[in-house]
Amino acid sequence: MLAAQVLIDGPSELVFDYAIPEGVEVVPGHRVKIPLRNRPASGTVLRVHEPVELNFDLRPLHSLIDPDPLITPGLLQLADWMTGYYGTPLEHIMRSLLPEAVRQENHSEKTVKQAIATENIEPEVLTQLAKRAKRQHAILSLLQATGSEGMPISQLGDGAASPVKALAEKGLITLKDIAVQRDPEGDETFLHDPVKKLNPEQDAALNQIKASLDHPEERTPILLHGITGSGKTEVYLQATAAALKTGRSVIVLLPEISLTPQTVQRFKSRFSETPELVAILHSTLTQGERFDEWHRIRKGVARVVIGARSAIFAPLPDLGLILVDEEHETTYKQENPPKYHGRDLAVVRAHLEQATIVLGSATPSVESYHNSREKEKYQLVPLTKRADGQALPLVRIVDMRNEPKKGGPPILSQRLRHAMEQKLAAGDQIILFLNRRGFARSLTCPTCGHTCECAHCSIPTTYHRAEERLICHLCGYQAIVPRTCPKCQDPAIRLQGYGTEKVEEILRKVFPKSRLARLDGDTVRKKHVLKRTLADFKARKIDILLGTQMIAKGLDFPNVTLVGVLNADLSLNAPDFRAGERTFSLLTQVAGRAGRGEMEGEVFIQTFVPHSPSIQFARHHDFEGFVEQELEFREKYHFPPFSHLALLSTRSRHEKRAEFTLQTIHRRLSEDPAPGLEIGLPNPNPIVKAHDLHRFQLLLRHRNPRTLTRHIHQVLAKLPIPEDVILVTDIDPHDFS
DNA sequence: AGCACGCCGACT
DNA sequence: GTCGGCGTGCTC
Repeated sequence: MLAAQVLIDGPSELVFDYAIPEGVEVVPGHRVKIPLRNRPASGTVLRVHEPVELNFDLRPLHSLIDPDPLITPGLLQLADWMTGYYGTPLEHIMRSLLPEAVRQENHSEKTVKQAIATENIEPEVLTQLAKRAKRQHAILSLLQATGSEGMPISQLGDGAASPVKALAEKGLITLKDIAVQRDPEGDETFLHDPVKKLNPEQDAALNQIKASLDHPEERTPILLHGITGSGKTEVYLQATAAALKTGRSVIVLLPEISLTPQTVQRFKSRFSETPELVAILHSTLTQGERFDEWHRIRKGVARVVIGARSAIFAPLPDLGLILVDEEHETTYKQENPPKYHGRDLAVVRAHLEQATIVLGSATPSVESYHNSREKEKYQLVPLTKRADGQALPLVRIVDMRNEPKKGGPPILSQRLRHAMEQKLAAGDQIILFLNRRGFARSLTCPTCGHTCECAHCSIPTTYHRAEERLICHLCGYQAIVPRTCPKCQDPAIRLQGYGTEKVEEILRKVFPKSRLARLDGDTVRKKHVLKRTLADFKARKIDILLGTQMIAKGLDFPNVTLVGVLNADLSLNAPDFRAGERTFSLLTQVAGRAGRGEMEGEVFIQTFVPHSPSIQFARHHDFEGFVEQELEFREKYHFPPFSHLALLSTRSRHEKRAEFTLQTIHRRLSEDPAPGLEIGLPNPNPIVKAHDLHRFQLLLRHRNPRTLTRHIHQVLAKLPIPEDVILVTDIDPHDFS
C-alpha cells in the first residue's frame, strides 16, 4: 500500500502521510484536499511512497484539487534544495513557488456574458418588436446575424442592459458565461522585429549556447561577458529561438522588469507572430492575470517566460534554457524571507533539469567571474566588441576637490557644464546620473550640527520640494520643515547635499532653452511616466535626461553622446564589502549609455576620490584589472567568493531586548562552533533603527554555506526567540544595513 | 464540586 | 491555524 506524503498549507510546517483512495491517481506535485483533525485542509503532494509504520491507520486523502499536478518535479527538487541551503521551512518556500492566486481553490477564470439569439423565432414576434421596442428589435437582429456564436453583451453598445434583460425574460435570447483569457498587454501592439545579423563574436557565443543545448550531459553554465553595446540581447533572442526549435522552453530573468521595458519590448517584438508563446510576469499583474499566465505556462502554451527573480519558479514542463540578464544585479536577491538569490537558483534549477544556463553581464559579479576563471566551473564567453563596431566612450574623471568654491553650483563642474553646452549646441542628447532622489540630502544646522532625522528610523530625512516635506527614504515618514533648528533654534539651519529635484532646478536655470526630463522613484510613481519619457527621449523630444539608478541599465539611445555621473562617491560609501564592485559596475553601465550610435560618446565622472580603484578601472574600461585587485582584497579578508556569509539580525522595539537576544545567540554559537566557522561580534546595524525597530546583527562565515545553515539551525532549535524580538537569517547577504 | 479561562501540544 | 486537554483558580 502506497501513501501520499503531503505538505499541508498553513503557517506551521506539517508533513503527513495520507492513504490514497481506490481509483485516484496521485503523483508528486498534485494539490490535494485532505482531512486534518476535524476539518478540511489543503496541501501539496511531495512524494508517493511506502509509509513508515505507524500505530494507527492512515486517513485517506479527500480529493485532488486540480486533475494535473501543479508543481513540476524539477520545481519540487528546487524547493528541497532551497530548504537545505537557506534553512527556510518548505512551506514558506511553497508560498513563493505557488502564487497566492494559483494556490487559492476558487479558480478565478475570467468570464464574459455572451448573448445568443434563440433559434426559430416567429417572424411576427420580430415585427411586433420592431413597432413597440425598437432597441430590442435591433439587438435581436444583430444577434441573429451572429448565429449560435452570439456576442458579448459589452459589445452591444451603451444602454443595452435593459433591452437585453427584457429579451432574455421573453426567452428570445439566452445568456451564457464564457471563459476568456485575460490579456495583460492587450492594449499594445508589437511590430515584428527581424532577426539581426550577428558579428563573429556574437555568432560564436550563439554557437556555444546551441552546443550546450545539444549536449545535456556536458552542460556547464555559460558566463556571457559582453561589454555594453555588444549586442547581448540579440544573442539571447536567437538562443531563445534555438531552444524553442528543440522543443524546449525558456526562462528569461531580468533584474527589474518594470525598469527594463526596452528588453521586454524586444522579446515581444521578435515573437510578435506567435504572441501566445510569450508570458510576461510582473509584479503589477492582477490576481486573475497571474492565474491565467501561470496556467498558460503550466500547460505548455506559453513557452518563453520573461520576468524578475520570481520567474525562476515558472512551472514550465520542459525547460531547456535559462537566460539571466545583468546577472551581477543585486535586485536578484530577494529582500524578505525566503531570501533567495534568483541568479543562484537559476544555476541550480538548470542543473536539476539539465537545462542550459547563460549568465550575461557587462560587469559580471566577482563570484561568477571567479567561477569561470579559477575553478573552471563556468565557461567564459566574451563579447569584446560593440555590435555596431563603435568605440567605447572616452571617460574623463573630474576631481571635485579642485572645483573653485565660488562660481557655479558644486554639483555641476565647469568641465561638465562646458561639455554639455557644446553637445546641446550640436543637437546631441545627454544623460545625467545622480543616485539620490529628492531635493536635498538633509537639513542641517551649521551652528550646533543637528541634522533632522526620521522619528522612526535612525537616518536623516530628505527634503522634497514638491511636497514641502522632509521624507524618510526608508519608511516614508513625512515631517514638516522647521524654520529654525529644532535643537538650538538657530534660523541658519539649511539644506545640504544634492538630490535629483534640486539638480533639475539648477539645470533649468543653467540651460533654460533645453528640454529636460527627470526620472526617479518620485516621478515614475505615476503610471506610464517611465515608458512615455523614454519614448519621448528616443524621439528626441527631450535633450537632457536626468535620473537615478533606473536610467543606468540597458537603455539604448543612439543620439546620446554625453553621459555625466554627478556624484560617483555615493555608492562607494555604503557599509558593505561590495561597495567597490557596485560602484565599478554602476559606472561602467552608466558610461555604456554613451556613444551607441554613429557618433562617439563621452563620459564625465565627478568624484572627490578620483584615485579609488573602482573609478580608475571603470575609466579605462578595465574589467579584468578591477576583478584582479578586488579578488585579492576578498581573499585577504575572507569575503565571498572565498567564503560564504550568513547575517543574523534581531529587531525589536526595545533596544536592549534585540541586543540581549543576539548576544545569547552569539554565546550559544560560540560554545560549540563547527570547524572552520568564523563568528563575528554582535553589532548594531549600520542603520540602528528602522520602522521603530532597533536592529543588531551578527556576521558568520564558512567555506560551506550548508554548514552555516545547519549550525545556525542547530543552535536556534534549542533557543526560543522572545515574542517581542524578530530574528532574520540571511544566507549570502547582499544588504548589510 | 463546577465551571471559566488560558496555555500548550498535536494534527497522518 | 485551530482544536481540545488539562491545570489553575474562582465561585456557588
